[in-house]
Order: sequence, then C-alpha cells, then structure tokens
Amino acid sequence: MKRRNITIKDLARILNISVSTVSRALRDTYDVNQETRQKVVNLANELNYKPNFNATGLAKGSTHNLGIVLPFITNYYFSTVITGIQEVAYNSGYNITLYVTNDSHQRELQILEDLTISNLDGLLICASSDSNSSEYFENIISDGVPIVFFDRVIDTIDTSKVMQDDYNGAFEAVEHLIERGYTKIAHIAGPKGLTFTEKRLNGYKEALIKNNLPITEEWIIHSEFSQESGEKDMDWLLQQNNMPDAIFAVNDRKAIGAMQSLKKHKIIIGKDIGIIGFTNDPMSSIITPGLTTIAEPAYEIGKLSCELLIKHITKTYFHAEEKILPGKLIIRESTIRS
Amino acid sequence: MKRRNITIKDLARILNISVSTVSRALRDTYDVNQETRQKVVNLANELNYKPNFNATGLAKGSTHNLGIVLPFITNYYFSTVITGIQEVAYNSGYNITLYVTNDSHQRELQILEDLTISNLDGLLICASSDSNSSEYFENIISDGVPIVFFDRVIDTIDTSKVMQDDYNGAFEAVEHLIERGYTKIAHIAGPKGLTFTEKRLNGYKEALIKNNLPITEEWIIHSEFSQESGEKDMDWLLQQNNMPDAIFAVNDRKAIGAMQSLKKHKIIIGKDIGIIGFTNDPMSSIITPGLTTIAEPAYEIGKLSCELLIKHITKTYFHAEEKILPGKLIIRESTIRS
DNA sequence: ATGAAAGCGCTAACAG
DNA sequence: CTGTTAGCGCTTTCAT
Repeated sequence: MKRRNITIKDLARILNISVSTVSRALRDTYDVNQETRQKVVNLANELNYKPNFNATGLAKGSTHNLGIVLPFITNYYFSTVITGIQEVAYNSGYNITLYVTNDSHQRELQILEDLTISNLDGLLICASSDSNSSEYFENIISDGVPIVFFDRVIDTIDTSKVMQDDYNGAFEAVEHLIERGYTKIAHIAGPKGLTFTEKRLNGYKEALIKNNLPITEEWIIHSEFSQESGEKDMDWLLQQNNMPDAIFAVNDRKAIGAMQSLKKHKIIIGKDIGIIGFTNDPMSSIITPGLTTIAEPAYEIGKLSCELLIKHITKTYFHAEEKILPGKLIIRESTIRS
Repeated sequence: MKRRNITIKDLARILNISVSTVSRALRDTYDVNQETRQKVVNLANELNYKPNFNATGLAKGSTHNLGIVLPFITNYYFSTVITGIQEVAYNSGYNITLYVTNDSHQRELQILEDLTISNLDGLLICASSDSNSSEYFENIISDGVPIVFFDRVIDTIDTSKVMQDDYNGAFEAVEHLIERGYTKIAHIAGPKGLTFTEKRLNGYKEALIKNNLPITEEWIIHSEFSQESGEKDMDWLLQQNNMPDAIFAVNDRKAIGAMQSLKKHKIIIGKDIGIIGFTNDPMSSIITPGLTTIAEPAYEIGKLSCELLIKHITKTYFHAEEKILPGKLIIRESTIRS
C-alpha cells in the first residue's frame, strides 16, 4: 500500500549530486558531463526508476496522453484504426485515452466540454454523424492542443485530416458493377451531411454519368449506418415499381443488411441483384455469397493519423496535411451475374 | 498557442479568498460555508474552470486513469468489453488508457515494465495466452495499484476477477448437441494453460460423462483462437478414420473456421455435422447456416469489471470478488439435423 | 558542468 | 469556517 516510487531526489541523494543534474542527465541535455550522465542512467536502470508523468506534465505543461474521440469501437473499421493508432502511440511513448460518443453529438459535446485539455497533448477525432461541435474543435485547437481528424472529418476546420479515398472508391465500385453488366444501380447511402457520405455519393453519380447511365433520385437512399437500416432500405427498394438491378452500399454493414433482405425475399444475390459494399469487414468474406467490396486501409489510417498528430505536437511549425489513402476493390460472389 | 487555463489561484484572486478555500469549495468538503461554496462554484462554471489532473494527481498521489491491458481490440468480444468499461469509467470521471498486447507475453511484459504506475489508479487486465507475468501483477498490486482481471484471469493471484460462466456454458453447449441427437462430439479447444480454455474443456467432458458418452482424446484439439486454426483443426478431423458428427468450438471464430472447412469439403452443416460456438459474435448470425452458440455477456463483463476496480480504488477495505456471469444458448441452424 | 531555488496547480495538515 | 504553509516530482532559470 505504500506506493512509494523512486524519484530523482533518491537518485540525487545516492549519487551525492543535485536533482537538477539528475534531471538533466536523464533527459540527456547538452550540458551534462557524459560521465555523470552514465552514472545516473545506470543507477536509474538499476533501481528501476520511472518518471512520474504527473510531475513532468505539471512542470512542462504537457502530458504524454493522446485522446481519441470516435463514435464506436465495436466494429471492424474503428477497432482496426485504434489498433493502428495504439501501435504508433506506444512506440513513441504516448498513451492513448479513449472517448466513445455512441455517434451522438450530445455525448460528443459533453465529452469535449469535460475534456480537461491540460491532460492531453493532442486529440484524434472521428466526428459523430450529426456533429455540431465545430466551435469546440476550434477552441481546442486555439488553446494549443492539436487535433487530427480521421474518416469523418470536419471540412471547415484547418488541421490535418486522414481519410480513405471515398470518391474514387465509390467510383470504382460503381464502375465494377457497370462492367459486370448491371445498369440500374441504386445507392444505399449514409446519413446526409457527412463529408464522406457525400464523397461516396459523388463517386457513385460520376461513375453513372461517365457511363451514360441516368441518375435516378429514388434510388438514392439516405439512412443510418447500421445493418438494420440497410435491410429496411432494401425492403423499401424492392417494393418500388422501378426496381434496381444492383446496389452500391455506403458500407459493408448496410450491404449485409441489404443482403439479408434479398435473401428474405428469395432474390438471388449476384444473378438477380448485384451488390457491393465498402470497408472489407471480415464479415464480407464470411457471408454467403461473399460480398464484393472496397477495402479501406483502416490500420494505415490509424497509424498515419497518429504520426501526424505527434508531428503537430512536437514540431512547432508543422503545417496541416490532408492525406487520402487509396482503397482496393475486392471481388467476391455478390457481383457475379451468372 | 498559450494554453493558459484558469486555475484555482485565479478564482481565489477574483473572489478575494484563499486558494485552499477554493479548493475545498470545489471538492465540497464538509467544512465550507455553503455561501462561499456557491460563489466559487458559480465562478468556476462561468469561467469554465477545469482542474488540472496532473496537479491533482501529483498532490493526491492519484490520477483518474485506469489502464486496460488486453490481447486485441479488433473483435466483437473485446471491443464490447471495452465499451462496457468505457461506459462506467466515463460516468465515474475516470479516463481509460489502452494497452494492446497482441496476445504476446513479451509485449505484455514490456508494457507492464514500462507502465508508469504513478499514472494509473488501477488496471483491468485480460492476460495474454501464454502470459507469464504473474510476478509483475503481484508487484503492481503490492505497490498499491489494484488490478481486476476479466475473461482470461490468473488463478494464482488474489484479486477481483470477472468472467463468463465458461464451465456451464460449455456444458450447456454440449448437452444441446446431445439433445439434438449428436453423439460423436469433438472439441476444438483453445491453447492449453488458459483457465477459461480448461473450464470449457471440463464442461465439455462433464457433459459427455453425464450422458454416458465416451471421451475420445483425438477429438480434443488445442490450438490458437483464430479462424484459420479452426479451419485447420476441422480439416484434420475430417481426415481421421473416426470422424465426429458434431463440434463444440471454444469460440465463434474457430467455429466459423470449422464451418468454412466443412463447406469446402461439401459436408452439410447441421445434417452431417453439427456445430456450436461460444461468444455470439454478430458473425454467427450472418454466416450461413446461422451458428448456434453460447452468448457471452461481454458488455456486462466490461461494466462489472470496471465497477469492481473503482471499488478497489475508492474503498480502503474492499475484498476481492469473483464474479461469474451466465451465458445464454442461442440456437440457430448449425445444430439442426434434419 | 553543476547546484540552488522557484514554480507548475493542487491538496492537506495546522492554526486560528 | 478560512487562511498559511509546505510539499507532491520534475523542469528551468540563474548563478557559480
């Protein structure tokens, strides 16, 4: 119950030098005698000295904590992004602390309000669907805490952003459907107002236009990201007079929902209606038939976001960068017509 | 870039009282005048005062940080546990920081060594498969930092533990197979040496014994937790002379791997070989046929673990508790014989 | 190259 | 009920 850790004071006392020298030695500043430095470092190792982050943080005005704010962690994409972040954070000596918004902007706001910025060196953020926290983000940044956005970025804020190539991914997805001979392509989209939803929608539209296919507004459905939404959307589409022969879903979960609907209605996936998703969730290789999809580089997005954030923290003049990582078409059975 | 936050000093100066009074007012200790308290609290709100955790931590020798150490976060079970933890941590004013071991005991050790305990009020741990960090865990606890284990617990350590009911879940799973008329039941188990693997194995064996079925040692296969392992194990079983007619897999991922193998070999799941998993990963409802499984209360395990940990932190004398949460049989098509 | 001393923001005796 | 003071462990002038 003592919880008494070794401090630089202890080291100083034992070596008969001052704490400031110990401090300098440990941080390897320019003005320490290499000999004393060695002695200090050796003793520190021997005694298993660990710096107290609270003290360092208090003195230097910086912790070694990065915050992550995101809607969920219980899905393939987000948990993989976090793993990527964790990897580089860990290797650079940063801790990460997690804030889950449940995709609610109220919760997001609350978290941001409660956020004791004095605890954080920087923030990685994937905004909630209906985020209206721009002002907070701005404040945080102007308070000197850098933010890097990933996936669901806020356009109006000038800071680094990392995303998959939503536009081209969508474009490629739809062109794949067209190549396979589908011509009546619907889009089960995400909620309105989200940048990446828009980008995927634009990619979809442009691919149609480029291939001289009409854009049919009833075939563009906006709803939540869940599997249930995908299922409902498909149910609805199947009741229309003018039925599509293929679906481009904004993500795999919705594509899978749509597939469930199709199965329920005994419609043969691929042959009757082709379907393509976005993410490459492991589920897409497990469902039958396999779901063709655009693979997102989730792990790399996590790593890159964190690398950028650390640069923002450590370099005084590091300019905001926007990184767009390419996706990759993964062809499975859901887009086979025959 | 200033990053100058309001401090209690500011509040004190403005209100013309001492910092200690402000401090007391903010913490609502017993001996403050309600009137002054109100004034302080009002001003604090107005000025959007946020306490500096580093300072509090330094002064009190406690942070508001909980560490989570676990093998992975990229699967349903773990990400759901974390969500549960996050929920109660957030509501109790604790932050969580994440350490991912990749299920490697080296990494686990390294994390534990690097862990600046001065940063953490407590630790939630799910040990790596081949963990040999007992000594470290003991040290951490005797340094005054409480640990709660979940899922993969270390038996020899005396502290609170939270797990699903592995034994009874396995027992129920196997009895379900027997009820459905399967008699030659194999067990695709997890790695040896893990408590919960043993418990599920025991549940399996006892169910066989209770139903007067022989225990066939070749039908008990130990391997990693991955889908690939499940597939390989099934491949192997299918080559034996003495083939089982049902499989109890230690988790859904392995069950799904086994199903892939079965499909590859054109064996009809349910009819030819029944299969049951453990977890209730959403994948099990998406794969065809649906996978019968034992649902684990992952979210509750997360919540409960965190609640216990907070009790250990806040109550001086809180005795270690072991909680076992029941699972639930979810019947799908993979155990339908006809 | 090293030491003394002040201070980061907060808490906790101790006096009154 | 409130103020004074010392101190948590570390960094950082400023001297020497």
